[in-house]
Amino acid sequence: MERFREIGLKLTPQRMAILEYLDGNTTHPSAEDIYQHVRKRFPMISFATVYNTLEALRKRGLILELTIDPERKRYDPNIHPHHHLICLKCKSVVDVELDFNITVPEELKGRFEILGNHIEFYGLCEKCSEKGGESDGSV
Amino acid sequence: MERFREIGLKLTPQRMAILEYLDGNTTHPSAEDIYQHVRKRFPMISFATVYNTLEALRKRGLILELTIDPERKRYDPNIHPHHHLICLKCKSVVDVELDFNITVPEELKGRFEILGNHIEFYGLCEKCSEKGGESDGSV
DNA sequence: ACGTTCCATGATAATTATTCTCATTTTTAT
DNA sequence: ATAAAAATGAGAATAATTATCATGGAACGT
Repeated sequence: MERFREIGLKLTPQRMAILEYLDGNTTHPSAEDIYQHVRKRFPMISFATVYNTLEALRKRGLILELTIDPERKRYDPNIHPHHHLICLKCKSVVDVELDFNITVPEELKGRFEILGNHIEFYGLCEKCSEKGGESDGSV
Repeated sequence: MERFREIGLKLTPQRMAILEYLDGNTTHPSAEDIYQHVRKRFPMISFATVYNTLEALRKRGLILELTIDPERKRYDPNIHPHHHLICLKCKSVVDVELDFNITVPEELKGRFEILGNHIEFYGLCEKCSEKGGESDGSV
């Protein structure tokens, strides 16, 4: 928490509320989710503040912006390399903390400076699977 | 090409132009890219038609909608399982046709019906790497 | 505690990608 | 050729995100 001052971020109550919500959060919330949650304590908070804060955190590498959900950006406070699994039906995202030992051939490395990788698994979560859900094929 | 009638899609000139542009295309174009290209031959084509056509193709599994670019959806006529690599700077996307043999533990399979996976590699393409580009950390 | 500087906030406008509506036109099967 | 069904284009509508900017509040030095 104190880390924020050190990296040039002013610690405002709004930010603290956002940080607190994100800390240890594994639900991969969208900006809307965060807004709705923080609003309970800060009814006057604006979307701009949420987006500003998320962008500030992202730029400093303190959170990850996930592109796994085609509808909206999702945010992840877990910055250790890991993968994700998204339910095609309810769009829930869960962590996959496994090392798949992805190695690309030298040939490819020569043509592209690879900085990282991310696996997205898609399918149906337990709940949605039960209901016999037909997803429309979207990822 | 004839396949389209068979699957209940009427073959219009606009669609043919879109299909022709997509056929064998490995640039992973956005809707805008497709629109701009097809517009050369059909100046009166509308965005609605592009989106309609893409959605019709996607629903029938003839193209893939990629979520790899946070700015916009990208489309891929190559529906064989493969992976992608995105340049953080110029947002170009290239295919990675390699089998990484991703296997998830049974434990996970029990809790989630996994239908597929997709690896996104991110980094810098040759051109952007040369220019010594500092991407801002976004994926 | 105080004042100053600079950054953050919130209200709201603007932008961008995508979806929707609907009257008209085109395709396709007969 | 004709009718039924579906596609088109124009533009409105929606939704997520970004930008603008006047005001307010944190940080830091005194």
